[in-house]
Amino acid sequence: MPVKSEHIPRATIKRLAVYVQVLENLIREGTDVISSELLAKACAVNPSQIRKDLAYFGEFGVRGLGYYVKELNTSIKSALGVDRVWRCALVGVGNLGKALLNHHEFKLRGFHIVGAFDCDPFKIGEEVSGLEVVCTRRLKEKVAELGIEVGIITTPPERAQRATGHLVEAGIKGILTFAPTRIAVPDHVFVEYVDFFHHLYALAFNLTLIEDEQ
Amino acid sequence: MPVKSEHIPRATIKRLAVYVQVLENLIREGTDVISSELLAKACAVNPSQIRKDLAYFGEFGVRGLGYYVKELNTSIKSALGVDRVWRCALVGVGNLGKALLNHHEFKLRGFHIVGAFDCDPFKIGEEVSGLEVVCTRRLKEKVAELGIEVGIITTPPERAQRATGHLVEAGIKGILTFAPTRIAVPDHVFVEYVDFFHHLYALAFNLTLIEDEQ
DNA sequence: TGGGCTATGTTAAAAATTTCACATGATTAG
DNA sequence: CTAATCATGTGAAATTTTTAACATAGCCCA
Ligand SMILES: NC(=O)c1ccc[n+]([C@@H]2O[C@H](COP(=O)([O-])OP(=O)(O)OC[C@H]3O[C@@H](n4cnc5c(N)ncnc54)[C@H](O)[C@@H]3O)[C@@H](O)[C@H]2O)c1
Ligand SMILES: NC(=O)c1ccc[n+]([C@@H]2O[C@H](COP(=O)([O-])OP(=O)(O)OC[C@H]3O[C@@H](n4cnc5c(N)ncnc54)[C@H](O)[C@@H]3O)[C@@H](O)[C@H]2O)c1
Repeated sequence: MPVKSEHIPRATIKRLAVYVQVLENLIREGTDVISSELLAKACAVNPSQIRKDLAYFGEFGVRGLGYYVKELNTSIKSALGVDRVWRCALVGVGNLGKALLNHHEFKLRGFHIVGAFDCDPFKIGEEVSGLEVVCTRRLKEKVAELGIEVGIITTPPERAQRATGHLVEAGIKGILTFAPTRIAVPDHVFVEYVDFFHHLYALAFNLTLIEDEQ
Repeated sequence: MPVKSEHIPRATIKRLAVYVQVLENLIREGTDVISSELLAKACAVNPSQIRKDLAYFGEFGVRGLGYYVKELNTSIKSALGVDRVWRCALVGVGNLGKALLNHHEFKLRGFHIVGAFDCDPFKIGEEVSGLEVVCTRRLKEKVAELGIEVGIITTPPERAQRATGHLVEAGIKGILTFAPTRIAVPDHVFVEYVDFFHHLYALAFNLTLIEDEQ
């Protein structure tokens, strides 16, 4: 999927992920065609926004009709680069790490966790979801061997920077971290933070606002 | 904490949550005072951005010096409405639900999960992390009894809308959902979506971009 | 105690993003 | 085959958000 335009807003990428989510539900429901207006309603955005977002990548609709759901879904996934398998390493096999290793949806969506790493000698060698837990020291070797491109950090926050160091050292260019702390990386490495307290804080703020109004 | 200005950008709220995260690390490290420049560096934002974000709520700094870390943290948390306890109900006591119920950080951050609900007769009555799992049918009654204001959805996606219905019916005004599907709510209800595939998609897109460039 | 320094708070400019409006082209019904 | 209809794709307008610039006010040292 060639990118038509130069810079694509970060917000557009976030929305494309939402469109995929909704489109896959529509596929399950058996909907063949959808207009930007209806899709927009389902995603809680403006219809023009959808058309503009898609225009960054090409023309996917049929004038006077709308979009073929399956086709559009495939096109967006291709644009996002998720029409392939991404091999991932998980660092920190604790409560959350184990839950993620057992979560089948990763594989379903093309993110294959092919390496599990921990620094706790008691955990090394243990098998979780069919994967042997390996010592973090061997990360670099394994990343090369398994062709890993994405790192997932599930260590405690005070260890997140160290885990990051290992991943960067191993040549990883993309990191998803669940540790509630900012991590420092070189310019060429992308980091995405998952922190649901940010969402809870946003909720609290909105709830406080409407309470104060009354 | 009185809001000085009328509308506050959503992006500002997201950043305030990041500032809190970084400030709490600084407190732990024993830093007393920080400038917007250094805080900005730690949060990977522009210094003006921080000052502008704070200006929506008041004046918290000392000219020529910077911000007292503890004081600023308290002020931001107050502005966000997280200087109090929020009572929460969790709906869907499966793998993820149990992990969250056992995650102590919720209580630490003022979000107390005081009710756990499921519709599976085999789960009802079971005890998880000191909470008895209650039938979803009794949600309304329990929400009133326990003064619950926030709902957390951890059901499978195809059940998320039903769970939403119960929560809205019970008078809940804020929902955090982990189910990878959009849910429909009345205007007065706020929803926050936690979906780390959105983050993985964003990573995949960025990684694909730089690969294509080479 | 006063002057130099420094980083805030704020106003103004710049940039980015969203929304509008409509010409265009495909579909479908007559 | 033609006309009416409809929803896309897009350029321009409006809005929002970010960044820059600077005057102001408090600290610190002489
Ligand atoms: N448990 C949850 O529900 C949950 C939810 C959201 C976020 N989180 C966050 O996820 C992270 C993990 O949480 P958890 O509950 O699984 O903690 P945990 O203590 O159960 O697991 C942490 C694991 O990381 C390993 N580890 C520590 N340092 C390491 C290093 N340098 N290299 C490799 N492995 C290392 C530990 O040995 C341990 O196995 C924390 O930052 C937490 O805040 C957890
Ligand atoms: N497991 C993970 O690591 C993980 C990670 C991210 C997101 N998720 C998402 O979180 C959700 C839950 O995942 P899970 O792995 O815990 O699934 P699960 O099947 O283990 O748990 C779902 C629970 O919801 C209950 N439930 C179903 N319908 C209900 C209803 N109407 N009212 C109340 N309870 C109901 C079920 O009885 C079950 O206990 C899913 O949407 C999943 O996609 C899971």
